[in-house]
Amino acid sequence: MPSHETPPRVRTLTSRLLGQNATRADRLVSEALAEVGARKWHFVVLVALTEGGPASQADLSRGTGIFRSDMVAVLNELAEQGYVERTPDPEDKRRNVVTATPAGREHLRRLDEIVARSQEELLAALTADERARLNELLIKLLGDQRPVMRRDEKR
Amino acid sequence: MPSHETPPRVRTLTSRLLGQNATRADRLVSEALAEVGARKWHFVVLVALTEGGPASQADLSRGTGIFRSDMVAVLNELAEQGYVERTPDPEDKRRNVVTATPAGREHLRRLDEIVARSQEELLAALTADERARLNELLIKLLGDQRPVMRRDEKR
DNA sequence: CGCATGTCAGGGCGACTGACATGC
DNA sequence: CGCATGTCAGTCACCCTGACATGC
Repeated sequence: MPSHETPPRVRTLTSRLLGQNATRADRLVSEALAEVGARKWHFVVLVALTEGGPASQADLSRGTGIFRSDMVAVLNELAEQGYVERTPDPEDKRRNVVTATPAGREHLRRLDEIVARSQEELLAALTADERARLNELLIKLLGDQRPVMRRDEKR
Repeated sequence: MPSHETPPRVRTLTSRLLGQNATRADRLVSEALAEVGARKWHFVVLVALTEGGPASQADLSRGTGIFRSDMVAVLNELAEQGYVERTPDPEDKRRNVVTATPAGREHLRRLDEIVARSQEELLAALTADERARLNELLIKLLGDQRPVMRRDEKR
Protein backbone atom coordinates (compact mmCIF):
# COMPACT_ATOMS: atom_id res chain seq x y z
CA MET A 1 0.00 0.00 0.00
CA PRO A 2 1.35 3.41 -1.02
CA SER A 3 2.62 5.79 1.59
CA HIS A 4 0.27 8.78 1.64
CA GLU A 5 2.84 11.21 2.79
CA THR A 6 1.69 14.67 1.81
CA PRO A 7 3.01 14.97 -1.75
CA PRO A 8 5.27 17.85 -2.84
CA ARG A 9 2.50 19.38 -4.89
CA VAL A 10 0.78 20.19 -1.65
CA ARG A 11 3.65 20.29 0.77
CA THR A 12 5.38 23.17 -0.98
CA LEU A 13 2.34 25.31 -1.54
CA THR A 14 3.16 28.65 -0.01
CA SER A 15 -0.32 29.04 1.41
CA ARG A 16 0.06 25.71 3.13
CA LEU A 17 3.53 26.45 4.44
CA LEU A 18 2.29 29.71 5.83
CA GLY A 19 -0.60 27.94 7.49
CA GLN A 20 1.50 25.26 9.11
CA ASN A 21 4.11 27.67 10.31
CA ALA A 22 1.47 30.01 11.63
CA THR A 23 -0.17 27.19 13.53
CA ARG A 24 3.11 26.20 15.09
CA ALA A 25 4.00 29.79 15.92
CA ASP A 26 0.63 30.38 17.43
CA ARG A 27 0.83 27.32 19.57
CA LEU A 28 4.26 28.26 20.83
CA VAL A 29 3.22 31.78 21.75
CA SER A 30 -0.17 30.87 23.13
CA GLU A 31 1.08 28.09 25.32
CA ALA A 32 3.80 30.27 26.73
CA LEU A 33 1.39 33.10 27.44
CA ALA A 34 -1.12 30.73 28.97
CA GLU A 35 1.34 29.99 31.73
CA VAL A 36 0.72 33.43 33.14
CA GLY A 37 -2.96 33.43 32.25
CA ALA A 38 -2.54 35.65 29.23
CA ARG A 39 -3.57 35.40 25.60
CA LYS A 40 -1.95 37.00 22.62
CA TRP A 41 -4.60 39.68 22.35
CA HIS A 42 -3.75 40.79 25.84
CA PHE A 43 -0.24 41.34 24.68
CA VAL A 44 -1.21 43.17 21.53
CA VAL A 45 -3.63 45.47 23.32
CA LEU A 46 -1.22 46.26 26.14
CA VAL A 47 1.47 47.12 23.64
CA ALA A 48 -0.90 49.40 21.75
CA LEU A 49 -1.87 51.15 24.96
CA THR A 50 1.60 51.66 26.31
CA GLU A 51 3.00 52.82 22.99
CA GLY A 52 0.05 54.87 21.83
CA GLY A 53 -1.39 55.98 25.13
CA PRO A 54 -5.02 55.77 26.22
CA ALA A 55 -7.52 55.09 23.47
CA SER A 56 -11.13 54.32 22.79
CA GLN A 57 -12.13 50.75 22.12
CA ALA A 58 -12.81 51.53 18.49
CA ASP A 59 -9.34 53.04 18.12
CA LEU A 60 -7.83 49.98 19.68
CA SER A 61 -9.85 47.81 17.40
CA ARG A 62 -8.62 49.57 14.31
CA GLY A 63 -5.06 49.63 15.57
CA THR A 64 -4.80 46.00 16.46
CA GLY A 65 -7.09 44.32 13.97
CA ILE A 66 -9.25 42.84 16.69
CA PHE A 67 -12.91 43.32 15.92
CA ARG A 68 -14.79 45.87 17.91
CA SER A 69 -17.11 43.12 19.05
CA ASP A 70 -14.26 40.90 20.24
CA MET A 71 -12.40 43.75 21.85
CA VAL A 72 -15.08 43.86 24.51
CA ALA A 73 -14.16 40.46 25.89
CA VAL A 74 -10.44 41.11 25.69
CA LEU A 75 -10.82 44.31 27.68
CA ASN A 76 -13.12 42.59 30.15
CA GLU A 77 -10.39 40.07 30.82
CA LEU A 78 -7.68 42.68 31.11
CA ALA A 79 -9.86 44.82 33.36
CA GLU A 80 -10.73 41.90 35.63
CA GLN A 81 -7.05 41.31 36.14
CA GLY A 82 -6.53 44.99 36.83
CA TYR A 83 -4.33 45.65 33.81
CA VAL A 84 -6.51 48.23 32.13
CA GLU A 85 -9.20 50.65 33.18
CA ARG A 86 -12.25 51.78 31.26
CA THR A 87 -13.48 55.27 32.03
CA PRO A 88 -16.22 57.15 30.21
CA ASP A 89 -14.86 59.80 27.86
CA PRO A 90 -16.19 63.20 29.00
CA GLU A 91 -15.69 64.62 25.52
CA ASP A 92 -17.72 61.99 23.76
CA LYS A 93 -20.12 60.10 25.90
CA ARG A 94 -20.30 57.16 23.52
CA ARG A 95 -16.70 56.28 24.21
CA ASN A 96 -14.67 54.61 26.86
CA VAL A 97 -11.14 55.74 27.40
CA VAL A 98 -9.04 52.67 27.95
CA THR A 99 -5.86 53.12 29.96
CA ALA A 100 -3.12 50.71 30.95
CA THR A 101 -2.65 50.62 34.70
CA PRO A 102 0.80 50.42 36.29
CA ALA A 103 0.07 46.75 36.92
CA GLY A 104 -0.72 46.47 33.23
CA ARG A 105 2.60 47.95 32.23
CA GLU A 106 4.32 45.66 34.68
CA HIS A 107 2.43 42.70 33.26
CA LEU A 108 3.45 43.72 29.76
CA ARG A 109 7.10 43.52 30.69
CA ARG A 110 6.57 39.90 31.63
CA LEU A 111 4.66 39.21 28.43
CA ASP A 112 7.39 40.84 26.39
CA GLU A 113 9.91 38.41 27.75
CA ILE A 114 7.66 35.46 27.22
CA VAL A 115 6.93 36.45 23.65
CA ALA A 116 10.60 37.03 22.93
CA ARG A 117 11.42 33.57 24.23
CA SER A 118 8.72 32.08 22.02
CA GLN A 119 10.15 33.78 18.97
CA GLU A 120 13.51 32.36 19.84
CA GLU A 121 12.04 28.91 20.07
CA LEU A 122 10.06 29.39 16.89
CA LEU A 123 13.07 30.54 14.93
CA ALA A 124 15.63 28.19 16.43
CA ALA A 125 16.23 26.44 13.11
CA LEU A 126 17.20 29.65 11.30
CA THR A 127 20.35 31.73 11.39
CA ALA A 128 20.15 35.44 12.18
CA ASP A 129 20.41 36.27 8.49
CA GLU A 130 17.67 33.87 7.60
CA ARG A 131 15.41 35.24 10.28
CA ALA A 132 15.91 38.75 8.99
CA ARG A 133 15.31 37.68 5.41
CA LEU A 134 12.19 35.79 6.36
CA ASN A 135 10.76 38.75 8.20
CA GLU A 136 11.54 40.99 5.27
CA LEU A 137 9.81 38.70 2.85
CA LEU A 138 6.80 38.27 5.08
CA ILE A 139 6.46 42.01 5.42
CA LYS A 140 6.76 42.54 1.72
CA LEU A 141 4.28 39.79 1.06
CA LEU A 142 1.81 41.30 3.44
CA GLY A 143 2.12 44.65 1.75
CA ASP A 144 -0.43 47.27 2.68
CA GLN A 145 -2.79 44.92 4.41
CA ARG A 146 -4.19 46.31 7.63
CA PRO A 147 -3.68 43.94 10.58
CA VAL A 148 -6.73 41.91 9.71
CA MET A 149 -10.01 43.49 8.70
CA ARG A 150 -8.93 44.70 5.32
CA ARG A 151 -12.08 45.56 3.53
CA ASP A 152 -14.23 47.79 5.60
CA GLU A 153 -12.04 49.48 8.14
CA LYS A 154 -15.17 50.38 10.06
CA ARG A 155 -15.94 47.46 12.30
CA MET B 1 -4.71 61.65 20.46
CA PRO B 2 -1.95 59.22 19.46
CA SER B 3 -2.25 57.03 16.45
CA HIS B 4 -2.59 53.43 17.59
CA GLU B 5 -1.12 51.93 14.52
CA THR B 6 0.26 48.56 15.44
CA PRO B 7 3.75 49.44 16.66
CA PRO B 8 6.91 47.85 15.21
CA ARG B 9 7.47 45.80 18.34
CA VAL B 10 4.40 43.87 17.40
CA ARG B 11 4.25 44.38 13.67
CA THR B 12 7.58 42.70 13.03
CA LEU B 13 7.06 39.73 15.30
CA THR B 14 7.60 36.70 13.13
CA SER B 15 4.77 34.82 14.76
CA ARG B 16 2.45 37.70 13.97
CA LEU B 17 3.66 38.05 10.40
CA LEU B 18 3.13 34.37 9.87
CA GLY B 19 -0.36 34.64 11.29
CA GLN B 20 -1.40 37.55 9.15
CA ASN B 21 0.02 36.11 6.00
CA ALA B 22 -1.55 32.77 6.73
CA THR B 23 -4.92 34.40 7.25
CA ARG B 24 -4.65 36.24 3.99
CA ALA B 25 -3.45 33.14 2.15
CA ASP B 26 -6.23 31.10 3.60
CA ARG B 27 -8.84 33.60 2.63
CA LEU B 28 -7.54 33.79 -0.92
CA VAL B 29 -7.51 30.05 -1.36
CA SER B 30 -10.76 29.38 0.45
CA GLU B 31 -12.74 32.01 -1.38
CA ALA B 32 -11.47 30.80 -4.72
CA LEU B 33 -12.30 27.20 -3.91
CA ALA B 34 -15.71 28.17 -2.58
CA GLU B 35 -16.68 29.29 -6.05
CA VAL B 36 -16.81 25.67 -7.12
CA GLY B 37 -18.20 24.47 -3.81
CA ALA B 38 -14.88 23.11 -2.58
CA ARG B 39 -12.83 23.55 0.54
CA LYS B 40 -9.12 23.20 0.98
CA TRP B 41 -9.44 19.83 2.64
CA HIS B 42 -11.16 18.52 -0.42
CA PHE B 43 -8.14 19.53 -2.41
CA VAL B 44 -5.68 18.02 0.00
CA VAL B 45 -7.52 14.73 0.22
CA LEU B 46 -7.99 14.42 -3.52
CA VAL B 47 -4.32 15.05 -4.07
CA ALA B 48 -3.41 12.42 -1.52
CA LEU B 49 -5.71 9.93 -3.18
CA THR B 50 -4.58 10.52 -6.72
CA GLU B 51 -0.91 10.53 -5.84
CA GLY B 52 -0.92 7.76 -3.28
CA GLY B 53 -3.79 5.65 -4.55
CA PRO B 54 -6.72 4.32 -2.52
CA ALA B 55 -6.31 4.46 1.23
CA SER B 56 -8.08 3.93 4.50
CA GLN B 57 -9.42 6.93 6.35
CA ALA B 58 -6.80 6.58 9.03
CA ASP B 59 -4.05 6.54 6.42
CA LEU B 60 -5.48 9.64 4.84
CA SER B 61 -5.69 11.27 8.21
CA ARG B 62 -2.04 10.60 8.95
CA GLY B 63 -0.98 11.68 5.48
CA THR B 64 -2.83 14.95 5.41
CA GLY B 65 -2.86 16.04 9.02
CA ILE B 66 -6.63 16.14 9.16
CA PHE B 67 -7.92 14.50 12.28
CA ARG B 68 -9.54 11.11 11.94
CA SER B 69 -12.66 12.58 13.44
CA ASP B 70 -12.78 15.46 10.97
CA MET B 71 -11.92 13.28 8.03
CA VAL B 72 -15.37 11.74 8.29
CA ALA B 73 -17.12 14.96 7.35
CA VAL B 74 -14.66 15.78 4.59
CA LEU B 75 -15.19 12.39 3.00
CA ASN B 76 -18.94 12.68 3.44
CA GLU B 77 -18.84 15.89 1.45
CA LEU B 78 -16.61 14.47 -1.24
CA ALA B 79 -18.72 11.33 -1.46
CA GLU B 80 -21.97 13.30 -1.74
CA GLN B 81 -20.51 15.11 -4.70
CA GLY B 82 -19.41 11.83 -6.21
CA TYR B 83 -15.69 12.55 -6.03
CA VAL B 84 -14.70 9.65 -3.80
CA GLU B 85 -16.10 6.26 -2.92
CA ARG B 86 -15.95 4.44 0.36
CA THR B 87 -15.95 0.67 0.13
CA PRO B 88 -15.42 -1.78 2.97
CA ASP B 89 -11.95 -3.30 2.97
CA PRO B 90 -12.32 -7.08 2.59
CA GLU B 91 -8.91 -7.63 4.16
CA ASP B 92 -9.67 -5.67 7.31
CA LYS B 93 -13.29 -5.20 8.10
CA ARG B 94 -12.67 -2.19 10.31
CA ARG B 95 -11.51 -0.18 7.34
CA ASN B 96 -12.98 1.68 4.46
CA VAL B 97 -11.01 1.87 1.27
CA VAL B 98 -11.37 5.38 -0.07
CA THR B 99 -10.95 5.80 -3.80
CA ALA B 100 -11.03 8.86 -6.03
CA THR B 101 -13.61 8.49 -8.78
CA PRO B 102 -12.97 9.67 -12.33
CA ALA B 103 -15.17 12.66 -11.52
CA GLY B 104 -12.95 13.24 -8.50
CA ARG B 105 -9.81 13.26 -10.62
CA GLU B 106 -11.53 15.59 -13.04
CA HIS B 107 -12.58 17.83 -10.17
CA LEU B 108 -9.04 17.87 -8.87
CA ARG B 109 -7.76 19.22 -12.16
CA ARG B 110 -10.08 22.20 -11.69
CA LEU B 111 -9.01 22.65 -8.09
CA ASP B 112 -5.38 22.50 -9.12
CA GLU B 113 -5.88 25.44 -11.42
CA ILE B 114 -7.79 27.40 -8.85
CA VAL B 115 -5.17 26.82 -6.21
CA ALA B 116 -2.40 27.78 -8.61
CA ARG B 117 -4.16 31.02 -9.41
CA SER B 118 -4.57 31.75 -5.70
CA GLN B 119 -0.87 31.25 -5.13
CA GLU B 120 -0.17 33.65 -7.94
CA GLU B 121 -2.42 36.22 -6.37
CA LEU B 122 -0.96 35.60 -2.95
CA LEU B 123 2.59 35.99 -4.15
CA ALA B 124 2.03 38.81 -6.61
CA ALA B 125 4.21 41.21 -4.62
CA LEU B 126 7.26 38.95 -4.77
CA THR B 127 9.70 38.18 -7.55
CA ALA B 128 10.35 34.59 -8.56
CA ASP B 129 13.56 34.56 -6.56
CA GLU B 130 11.84 35.92 -3.52
CA ARG B 131 9.09 33.36 -3.78
CA ALA B 132 11.61 30.58 -3.95
CA ARG B 133 13.56 31.95 -1.02
CA LEU B 134 10.43 32.37 1.03
CA ASN B 135 9.36 28.81 0.40
CA GLU B 136 12.80 27.57 1.30
CA LEU B 137 12.82 29.46 4.56
CA LEU B 138 9.32 28.35 5.46
CA ILE B 139 10.25 24.75 4.82
CA LYS B 140 13.38 25.03 6.88
CA LEU B 141 11.48 26.75 9.65
CA LEU B 142 8.89 24.03 9.71
CA GLY B 143 11.55 21.37 9.97
CA ASP B 144 10.40 17.88 10.78
CA GLN B 145 6.93 18.83 11.84
CA ARG B 146 4.29 16.45 10.58
CA PRO B 147 1.43 18.25 8.75
CA VAL B 148 -0.28 19.08 12.00
CA MET B 149 -0.81 16.56 14.74
CA ARG B 150 2.73 16.43 15.89
CA ARG B 151 2.58 14.78 19.20
CA ASP B 152 0.70 11.56 19.05
CA GLU B 153 0.66 10.40 15.47
CA LYS B 154 -2.18 8.08 16.38
CA ARG B 155 -5.35 10.08 16.03
C1' DC C 1 -5.91 -8.85 25.82
C1' DG C 2 -4.27 -4.32 23.81
C1' DC C 3 -4.65 -1.73 19.80
C1' DA C 4 -6.66 0.31 15.30
C1' DT C 5 -10.57 2.07 12.82
C1' DG C 6 -14.63 4.83 11.79
C1' DT C 7 -17.93 7.68 13.95
C1' DC C 8 -20.14 11.14 16.82
C1' DA C 9 -20.59 14.65 20.35
C1' DG C 10 -18.61 18.50 22.01
C1' DG C 11 -15.08 22.26 23.59
C1' DG C 12 -12.18 26.31 22.63
C1' DC C 13 -10.67 29.80 19.87
C1' DG C 14 -10.39 33.10 16.24
C1' DA C 15 -12.63 35.55 12.42
C1' DC C 16 -16.67 37.58 11.26
C1' DT C 17 -21.87 39.31 10.84
C1' DG C 18 -25.98 41.55 12.44
C1' DA C 19 -28.42 44.03 15.37
C1' DC C 20 -29.38 47.38 18.90
C1' DA C 21 -29.23 51.48 22.18
C1' DT C 22 -26.95 55.51 22.91
C1' DG C 23 -24.91 59.62 21.51
C1' DC C 24 -22.44 62.61 18.07
C1' DC D 1 -30.61 62.71 9.66
C1' DG D 2 -26.53 59.54 8.96
C1' DC D 3 -22.78 57.80 11.33
C1' DA D 4 -19.78 56.11 15.40
C1' DT D 5 -19.42 53.54 19.63
C1' DG D 6 -19.86 49.77 22.87
C1' DT D 7 -22.21 45.55 23.50
C1' DC D 8 -24.39 41.05 22.78
C1' DA D 9 -25.87 37.10 20.35
C1' DG D 10 -24.56 34.03 16.99
C1' DT D 11 -22.27 31.63 12.88
C1' DC D 12 -18.52 29.08 10.84
C1' DA D 13 -14.12 26.86 10.28
C1' DC D 14 -10.34 24.70 12.50
C1' DC D 15 -7.92 22.21 15.92
C1' DC D 16 -8.46 18.98 19.23
C1' DT D 17 -10.41 15.57 23.07
C1' DG D 18 -13.06 11.78 24.59
C1' DA D 19 -15.78 8.16 24.04
C1' DC D 20 -17.79 4.12 21.85
C1' DA D 21 -18.64 -0.12 18.88
C1' DT D 22 -16.46 -3.09 15.95
C1' DG D 23 -12.80 -5.83 14.54
C1' DC D 24 -7.76 -7.10 14.36
